[in-house]
Amino acid sequence: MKDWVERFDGLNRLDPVIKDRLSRRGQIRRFKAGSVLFGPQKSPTHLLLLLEGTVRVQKHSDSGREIVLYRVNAGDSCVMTSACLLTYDGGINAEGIAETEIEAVAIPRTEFDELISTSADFRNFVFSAYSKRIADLFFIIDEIAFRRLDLRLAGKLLELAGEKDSIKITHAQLAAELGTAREVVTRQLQEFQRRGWIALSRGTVELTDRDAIEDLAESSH
Amino acid sequence: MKDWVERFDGLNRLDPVIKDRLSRRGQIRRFKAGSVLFGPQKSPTHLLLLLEGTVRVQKHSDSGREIVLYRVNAGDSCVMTSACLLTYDGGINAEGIAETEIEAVAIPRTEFDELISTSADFRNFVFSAYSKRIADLFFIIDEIAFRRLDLRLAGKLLELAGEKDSIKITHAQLAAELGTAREVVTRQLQEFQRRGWIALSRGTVELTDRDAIEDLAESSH
DNA sequence: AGCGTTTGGTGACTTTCTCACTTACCGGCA
DNA sequence: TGCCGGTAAGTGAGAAAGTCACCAAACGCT
Repeated sequence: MKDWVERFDGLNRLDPVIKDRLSRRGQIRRFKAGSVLFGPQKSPTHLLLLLEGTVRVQKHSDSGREIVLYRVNAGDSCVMTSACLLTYDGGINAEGIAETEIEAVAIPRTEFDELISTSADFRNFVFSAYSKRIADLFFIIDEIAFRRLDLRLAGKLLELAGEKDSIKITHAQLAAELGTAREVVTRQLQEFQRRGWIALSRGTVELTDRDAIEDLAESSH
Repeated sequence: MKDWVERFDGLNRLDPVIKDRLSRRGQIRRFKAGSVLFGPQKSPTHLLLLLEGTVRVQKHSDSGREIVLYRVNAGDSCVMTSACLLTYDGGINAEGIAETEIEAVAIPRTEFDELISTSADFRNFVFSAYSKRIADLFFIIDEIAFRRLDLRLAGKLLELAGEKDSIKITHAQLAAELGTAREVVTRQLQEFQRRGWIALSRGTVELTDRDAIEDLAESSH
């Protein structure tokens, strides 16, 4: 288990001394699916690097609704808002939730500071992650503001399905993913079903005509 | 002019040695209003700290429309996407435009690296700026997804007016600020005018009943 | 088998967006 | 001074999305 560092592209080419240090000082932790890793109540004290599983970062608006901002996947750009929050004291308005059971390395703030100051590569790793995040947010803004809902829904279904053809999700959750209202999602899904692209049942969406969905998702107009 | 460092809250309490160094290595630059400071074509090579003026960061969507993401004000959290872009090579999809004539300090990348590694305070300064930006983006997403347009328009008018009662802006620009279509803004402005809250003329909006606008902007429903 | 909780479905209505034009205004310049 | 091109604003009609206020079906417990 000492070699978790290897799993991160950005960390792998660090100086061996640094890598060793990371291995020693990072504590491996596990969380159950559904755990709240950080949130308005729970300001993070460590930098978390994801080894296994995915974390969903979402925000609930003042109007009581929720919207999914992005996901952090294992190995993938794994610096979470954690890092962001290490320094920002303006209060957190988003929360990170374990979507699956997860395994992560927690790096204490002091150690994080040390690393940032000693290793240019590590700095690069962290800044890239931040930038990636900002780019994600730019993208979401664009989508919400300008893209038609049916296209976005089609894309989201494909994204959530991954390899499989069946998605376990409720309409309400899908609405949060897209930043819209549940009824709107319900009606749109019905339309897809009517066209024979999907099959609906309580809590699941079955993709029955992937090609058609892909066509729609990729069309601009 | 050596004392520009003093103008930044976050920099002011740096170690004198560092401050001195910043003063010496940062080059003061001026740009005319309308200059493009960075963008898809023009990847920034320096960290820019704003001394005077404001910079608008916007993105044009694939659908050809534009949306204003945030502004950077002098003195205020001044680390721009620049910093973000120093390390991210995934291409830039946003651009920074001088809204007014601006004066800024340009810090070369190498120097930036040096500072980040030697000064914890500087690091903090940079990370806070990043985090502030991310918080801004969260806020925008929330607004676009969930808040009614009339409320947002009212708020935006107040924001853009500042102390004054007159705003020089076109409907199309307002639409970009709000991430919506020009026609929608036109109609909403007309409604405000009908209620006697504003007076419209080509290229300007005059606030005639600030209180009413404030009431609307603050109401949630 | 009964019951409370989720989840999904629906109609009616409002708000926002889109499209395709038209009209008004402003700054040259012939 | 009046014409002209370009930018800004206004409009009607119709589609898409969001809201409200319910109802109904499915599920997971005792």
